[in-house]
Amino acid sequence: MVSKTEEYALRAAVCLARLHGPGVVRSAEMARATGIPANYLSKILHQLGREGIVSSERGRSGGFRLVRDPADVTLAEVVAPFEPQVERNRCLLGRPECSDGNPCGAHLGWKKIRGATIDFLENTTLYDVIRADPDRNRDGS
Amino acid sequence: MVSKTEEYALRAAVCLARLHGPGVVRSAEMARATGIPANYLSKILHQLGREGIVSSERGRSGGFRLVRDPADVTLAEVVAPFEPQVERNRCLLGRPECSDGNPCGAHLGWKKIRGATIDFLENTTLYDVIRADPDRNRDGS
DNA sequence: GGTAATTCGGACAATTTAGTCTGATATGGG
DNA sequence: CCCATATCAGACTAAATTGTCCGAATTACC
Repeated sequence: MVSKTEEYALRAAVCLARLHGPGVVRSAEMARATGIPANYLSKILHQLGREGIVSSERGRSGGFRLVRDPADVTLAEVVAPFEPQVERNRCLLGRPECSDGNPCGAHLGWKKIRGATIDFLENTTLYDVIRADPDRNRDGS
Repeated sequence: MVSKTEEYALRAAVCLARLHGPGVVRSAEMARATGIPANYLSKILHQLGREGIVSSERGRSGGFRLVRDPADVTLAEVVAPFEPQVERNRCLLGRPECSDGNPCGAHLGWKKIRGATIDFLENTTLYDVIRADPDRNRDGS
């Protein structure tokens, strides 16, 4: 339903949101806390950097930080860079054209589900997640 | 959201449902009508055969047919053999445990969407699809 | 019985996704 | 200045998914 890379991006962003503050978080620390392979995480963070979701400090006391407040970052934004662009709203039955005017037999039902998913991702912020998460007070170790 | 193989299985099943009758449909004909690579389709049909969704006749006038009436076959049944078993309801944030009693911050919203998807697949039959599909009277070529 | 047309079924190849490794670059502190 | 410790970035490897190929088994028709 959601690729592993997208899941990793969400985990990383939630982790950063939890530790959000004036300082930066080291990527190795995030890897430990989230269980994401360290080198792969670094790739994902770098991509999120290019998209303007996170920023980084280099050098000895470097690390990553969210650019905006967690309450201003939606899950959709975090996931977007890792979605295969083309296939966004393709027909469940693989028809080349499948629209409201020219729908396949599953169009209506499938559209509802796709809509609900997008709606959820676009209207849930990182803050919403950490607020609702009982893990927020536990240590990652 | 749904793998290509699962999409192919649905297309193939819908195709068989459209042509449902006493006889069988040749796999090469289905490949032409659906646009699925012929050899790959044959693999998928074979798998659907093992699952008891379709049956086949071998030899010169052989082919495939739905075992049950299209109105008795749900989309969930068609897709099921091609789902990666393990990951059925995994947490959006990748937590090892994520249940109603011990939910992650995204649990509730994500559960709704997953539920709606499963509900749709389980309560939509092949007949529902071909009844609603304007393509049902067109020739596949 | 032979031949053509079909499914059966696995081996193989290509593509995409996931993950690893290595070196370059930057920064703070002795 | 030099070294330890970060990020940065791309090349490389591994695994999963998708797609191809080919030979064997089966059946209808001549």
